[in-house]
Amino acid sequence: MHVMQVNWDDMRTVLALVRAGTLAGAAEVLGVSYTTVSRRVQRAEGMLGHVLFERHPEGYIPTAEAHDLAAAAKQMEQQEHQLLRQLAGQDQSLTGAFTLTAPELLIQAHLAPLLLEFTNRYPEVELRVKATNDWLDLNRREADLALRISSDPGDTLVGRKLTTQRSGCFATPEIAERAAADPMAVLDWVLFSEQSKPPEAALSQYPNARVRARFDDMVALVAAARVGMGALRMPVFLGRSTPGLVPLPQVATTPYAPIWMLSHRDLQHARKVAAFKDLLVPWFKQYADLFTSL
Amino acid sequence: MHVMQVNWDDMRTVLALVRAGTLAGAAEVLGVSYTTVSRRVQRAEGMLGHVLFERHPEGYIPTAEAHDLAAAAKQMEQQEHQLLRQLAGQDQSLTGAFTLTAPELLIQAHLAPLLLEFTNRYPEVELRVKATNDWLDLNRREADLALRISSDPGDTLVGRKLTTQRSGCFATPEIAERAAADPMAVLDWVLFSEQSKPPEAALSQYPNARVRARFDDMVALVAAARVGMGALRMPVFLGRSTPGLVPLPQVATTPYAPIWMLSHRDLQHARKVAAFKDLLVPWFKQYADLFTSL
DNA sequence: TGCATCACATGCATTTACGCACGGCTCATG
DNA sequence: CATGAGCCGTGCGTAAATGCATGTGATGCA
Repeated sequence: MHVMQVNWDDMRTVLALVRAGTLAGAAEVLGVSYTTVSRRVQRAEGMLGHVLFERHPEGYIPTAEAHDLAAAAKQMEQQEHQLLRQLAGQDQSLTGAFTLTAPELLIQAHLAPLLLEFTNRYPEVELRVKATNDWLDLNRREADLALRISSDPGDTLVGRKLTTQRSGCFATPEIAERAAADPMAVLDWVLFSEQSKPPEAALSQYPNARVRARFDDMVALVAAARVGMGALRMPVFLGRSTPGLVPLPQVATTPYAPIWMLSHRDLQHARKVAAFKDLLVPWFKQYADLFTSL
Repeated sequence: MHVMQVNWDDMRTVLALVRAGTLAGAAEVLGVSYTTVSRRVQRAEGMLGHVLFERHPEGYIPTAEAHDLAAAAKQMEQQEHQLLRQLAGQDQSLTGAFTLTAPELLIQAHLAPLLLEFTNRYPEVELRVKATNDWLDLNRREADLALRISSDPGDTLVGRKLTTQRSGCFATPEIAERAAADPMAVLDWVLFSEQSKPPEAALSQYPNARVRARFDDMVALVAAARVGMGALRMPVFLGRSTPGLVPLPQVATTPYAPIWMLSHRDLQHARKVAAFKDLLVPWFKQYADLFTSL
């Protein structure tokens, strides 16, 4: 009746569907059409002789069997990721893909020349940059090396602190001058979404703060500050390198999360990773003051 | 976010090829043509950017990368097998496939009526019998339940000893009578390939033994004995149930490997497995003397 | 030295899997 | 009650994967 043999890629498909909940979602992840996901699931069910999902208008609901299958597939996925890391980690060539992830504003402010230098020095390496604040999964090898602004880089990855950081408060010269002239006047602010109010270091000097807007994106926040919507707090490296913004007078810097350079243990000795590290470390040592003082 | 991905079935194919050494061998295992194996390997090499095999006239020689890949695929395979056992182990239905493996002569001699009883009692179960002396891999679910004649059933499987056994010496009535009439006359023997000489219990009574032939197959051996090629040693259950053979007079029985009923731990509580066990155990209890005395 | 065998590559026909377009269904919204 | 957005099933044409047949080189044997 049932030849108990499962197609491994069907297992991977079932895992994606259990995770996503809908055919379209799983298809997106897998890079195929949802029609294909549907048919692979049907085939898997036929092979196993078990119903794996309840079809509902809201989506596919996994049965207990599907959860078992997904658990196995998850382990298989781990094996795949480990293998890919292992192969990349043993790669001592200076050719082929190398993927870096870093916050986009860090790249914009300072990293771009370093990237240029890297590509000049190693023209055979195909550099891929993922500029995002999202923490990509280095276990899945979504990147080979990550630069992260964080006080807690976790303990699953290996790396080092490239520099500590401090933050300052910045605004357009007009706003800065007005505030300096009359510290008790109303001072407009734009905040990053997490912050509830302007920093104490600024409030003590300019107590009449008015929050004009909150942004969930740093690029947009900076743009708002540059058109004079208000003052803002940001790491000093950003403030110093943003044209049209100056430090608020009489406001001291405050601590900020440091910058970490991280890679997976399996990849730390891969030649391309090491080569990029060898470029990063001296640069941050030389220009540390860009990140720590106004 | 897209990462470098490998087709999982290509990984399975590489594993098969590492194991088999040749395209044709791997294809045989996978149930595809060797052309397909060749192309899947090429695709995997393209995906990974590594050469996985050295093509030689004698076959495919795996590189270090291929061994890494095979190791990962082996783990994945383990997950698959565990899943299949798990799903089967949870199956509390009395429908669908149930696979039994047992020595063919045990089935021929006694088990056949039990199989009939089982299919009568559970007509929805599709019984599959693998009659072989080979030890099928119950981890891979090549069978759900195994009957094995062995003094060392191993410790990876769970089960119980159904009965102890003793062996006796048998021959055609003509040979048996001639031997009884003149114990010092030459007595012909046919041996199972492992045995170097007839059993001591027989030699002490009939010292003039002549080995006529050795066989690597029990069925063939019995056939030879039945046409009078010589006496032979075999478990008493076989001797008693083989028409045309009688015990050699004045030869005592000797110990023989017991019969074990074994299943994988994951399957021991599956309903179909339990149902078959419930048939086996009382039967062997009732007819134990068939296996222990002449 | 033929001749058979084994292992693999290549070209071609066929089967299989896939993506796309269409339609049905449900649910939230105006 | 109409409408649009999700989400899924089905049919159809196309693209990819597969199997089969054929050819090549290496090896073993009479």
